[in-house]
Amino acid sequence: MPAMWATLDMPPVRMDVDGWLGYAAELKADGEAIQESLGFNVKSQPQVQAALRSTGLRLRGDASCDVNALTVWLQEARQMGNKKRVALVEQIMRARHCRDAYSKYGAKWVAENVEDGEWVYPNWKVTGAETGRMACSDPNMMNIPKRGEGSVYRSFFIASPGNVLLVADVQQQEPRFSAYLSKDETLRQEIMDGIDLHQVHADMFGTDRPTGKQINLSLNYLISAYSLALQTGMPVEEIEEGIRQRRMHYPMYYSWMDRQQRFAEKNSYVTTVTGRRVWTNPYNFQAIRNAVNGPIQGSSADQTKLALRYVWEQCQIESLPFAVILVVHDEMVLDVPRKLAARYKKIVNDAFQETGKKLMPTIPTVIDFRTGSTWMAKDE
DNA sequence: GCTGAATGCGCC
DNA sequence: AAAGGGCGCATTCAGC
Repeated sequence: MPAMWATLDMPPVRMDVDGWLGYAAELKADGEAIQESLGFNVKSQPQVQAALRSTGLRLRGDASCDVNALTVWLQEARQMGNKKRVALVEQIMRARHCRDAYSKYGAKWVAENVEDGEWVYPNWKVTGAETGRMACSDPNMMNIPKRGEGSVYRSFFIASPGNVLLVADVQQQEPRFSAYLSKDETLRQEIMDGIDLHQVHADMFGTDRPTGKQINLSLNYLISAYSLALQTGMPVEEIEEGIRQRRMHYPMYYSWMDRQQRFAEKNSYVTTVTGRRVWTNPYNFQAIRNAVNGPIQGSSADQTKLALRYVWEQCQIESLPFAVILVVHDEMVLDVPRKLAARYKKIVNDAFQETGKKLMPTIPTVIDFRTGSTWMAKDE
């Protein structure tokens, strides 16, 4: 079937199929064992509702049973000392994680996506998202588990014989564009000083760092105070107070967000740092959020794609094979001969530095590099 | 038995 | 009262 999207030819990804299948089998066994002991289908919303009701929890017929809702009920049950409900919710979550990690990435994944015993050829789309982000399918290499159940899968994506995987991550790509676009001096200074933004939020909201991180990431997507309170377990008044503090802490960032929203209301689009338009649908109640997210996510995508082009061109100039095998928004993975790793590293770093200087001249770009035999590379 | 919507969840 | 931005994919469920 002809591609409907502009696609990008990238070299295939090598994988250790035996290791992958062994791990998948463990997850399958774990998931089935818990599922068996529970006696109902943890993926069925009505069945999960019924199980929770049997512990005395009152639920509406359309009550969501996703991980956010389960987390809230788990906290409540702990506070009430309802051990039965605590155990039930924990089992449901664990079984779901195991089942998902198997059903999405188990034997079926291998059968459908691996060629010649060890090669994967993902379908890369240059403009997969409205914001200009790339997308990937068949298989989607952008959402392979990284933490929790399923995280070990990453260790079965391996370098070609004699090669290493070179992993490059852009540090805080989206916050940097937020600072640049809004000209918020406080945010810019915090980034320049290498301050931990999640800890800043923890202090601002009077909570611990994990919660501060959750708050920071969520607020960047304009979550409501009500939802954030529900999700963090904090009182909504404290969240509202924290947001007031945040508005005062980053005044230019907030006024920029307001301006973006007004611009989108009037024009039905916003622009990224390259001037590229991201269209916003005024009839969608999310338009307000898209107006802010479009320039930030879109500008980050601009940088990554321009950097990717730079890498391709530089490889041509140096007569090196184009070695980028994965692009995950702010991350690039290259499969390179060990002896050429330093050269490729310089090319990738230059690519992001050059595009960073062009797209956000007042903000430095920092790239973290890792090298190793698998995608879970930790060293360097 | 098939199809599409709804639900849920992995990553950034 | 409640609504967290962008994707792709598996399972469940309702309707035919």
